[in-house]
Amino acid sequence: MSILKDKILETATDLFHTRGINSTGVDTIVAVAGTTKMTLYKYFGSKEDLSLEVLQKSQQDFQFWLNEKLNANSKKPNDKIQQLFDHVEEWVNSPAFIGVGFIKASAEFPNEENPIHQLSNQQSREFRQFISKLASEASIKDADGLALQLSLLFEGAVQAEQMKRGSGAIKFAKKAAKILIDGAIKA
Amino acid sequence: MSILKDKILETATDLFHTRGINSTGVDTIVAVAGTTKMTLYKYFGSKEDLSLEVLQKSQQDFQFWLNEKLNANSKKPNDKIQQLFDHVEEWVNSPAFIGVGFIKASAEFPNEENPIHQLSNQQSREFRQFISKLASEASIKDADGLALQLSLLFEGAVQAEQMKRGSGAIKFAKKAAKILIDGAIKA
DNA sequence: AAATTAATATACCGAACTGTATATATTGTA
DNA sequence: TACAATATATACAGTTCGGTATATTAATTT
Repeated sequence: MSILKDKILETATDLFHTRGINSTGVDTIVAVAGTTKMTLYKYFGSKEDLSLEVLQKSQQDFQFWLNEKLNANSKKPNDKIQQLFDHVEEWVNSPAFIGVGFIKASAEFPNEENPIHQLSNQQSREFRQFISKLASEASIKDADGLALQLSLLFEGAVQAEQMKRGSGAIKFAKKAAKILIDGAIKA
Repeated sequence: MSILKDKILETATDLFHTRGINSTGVDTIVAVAGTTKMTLYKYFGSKEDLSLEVLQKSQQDFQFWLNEKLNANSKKPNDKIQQLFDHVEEWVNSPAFIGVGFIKASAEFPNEENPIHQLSNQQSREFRQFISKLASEASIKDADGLALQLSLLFEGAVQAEQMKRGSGAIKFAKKAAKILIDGAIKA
C-alpha cells in the first residue's frame, strides 16, 4: 500500500472519530494529511468509499489486537471469555482509544439503506458472533443469548466512554459481565 | 406555545432522528413543516438552538412517560426497579420509537466542548441518576453501581435497536437486568 | 538521458448549507 | 375601519461541501 494512501486513511480515521464523519470535509483531511484532493480521489473513489475503508480498517485492527491478547494469555476457552472484558478495559483505557467506529457511524447515518449504516450493522453482528463463538467454545449452553448480553454491555460501556472519557463505565461493565457469564455457565 | 413553533419542533424531531441532525437542512425542515425559514428563525435563534430544544423535549417526554408508567403500576420501590425494563421494552417496541436523542447526538457531535454534546452528556447522567434513585429507594446498597450497569444495558439495547429494528436486543437486556438487580438486592 | 509514473498546485463547478433582507399578505384586536 | 402582530414569498449573501479539469513538478524506471 502506498505511503500516502496510508497517511490519508490514518488522518481520516482520527478526524472522523474526533469530529464525526459529516463534520469532516475532504479539504480538511488532505490539509492535515499534507496532500491534495487529487491524490485522495486517486486512492479513494469518493468520501463514502473512504469512510467505509476507515470503518473496515478500524474494526479489523481492533479484532486483530483482541485476538492476539486472547491467545497470548490462555488457550483455555473458559479463561478466554472470562478475560474478554479485561482486554476491552485495557483497550478503552489506552490513550489511543478514540471510540468504536461502527457505533458512532450507525448513529450518524440512521438510514438503514445507507451503505455506511449497513457496514456498521454488519460489524456489530460480526463482533457479537465472535463473542458467541467464545461462549460456545466455553461450553455455554445459550451462547447466542450471552453473547448478545455481553455485546450490549460492551456497546453501552463504549458509548459511555465516548461520551465522557474516564467515566469508569467499563469497570462496572466488567463486573456485570462476570455475573452474567457465571450465571450462564451454571445454567 | 405557538402552533407553528410546535409544528417545527415536531418536524425537526422526526427528521433529526430519521436522517441525523447534520444531514437535515433547515430548508427541509420548513418545507416539511409547511412554513418558512423566517418563521423558524423567529422562534429558534439558530439551528443549534433548535437542535437543543428538540433534545430537551424528547428526553422530557420520555422521562414523563416512564414516570407515569412506573407510578401507575405499583408504588412499591422493589416492584418499580424490577419493572423498569418492562416499560422500556414497551417503549422501544412501540411504533413511535425512533431512538434516543442523546445517544445519537453524542455520536454525531463527539467534541466534548460542543453544546449539543454537553447536553447529551447531561441527559445521560440524569437518566443514570434517575435509575440510581429507584435503586436507592429499593434499599439497594450499591445503588450507583447498579444504576450504571443498568444504564449500560439500556444504552446498549437502544443502540442495537436503532441499528436494526426488531433485533430483540431489549429482551436479553431485560433478562440481564433481572440477574443484576437480584444480585444487587442480595448483596 | 528519456520516458513513464506519482504527486502537487490551483482553479473551478454545481449544489447545499445557515442565515438575512425586504416586501407582501393574512389575521386578530381596538 | 384602522392598527398591530404574525406569517408568507422570494431573493440573496456568504460559505462550505464533494468532486473534477488542467497543467506542472518530482521521482522512478528503462
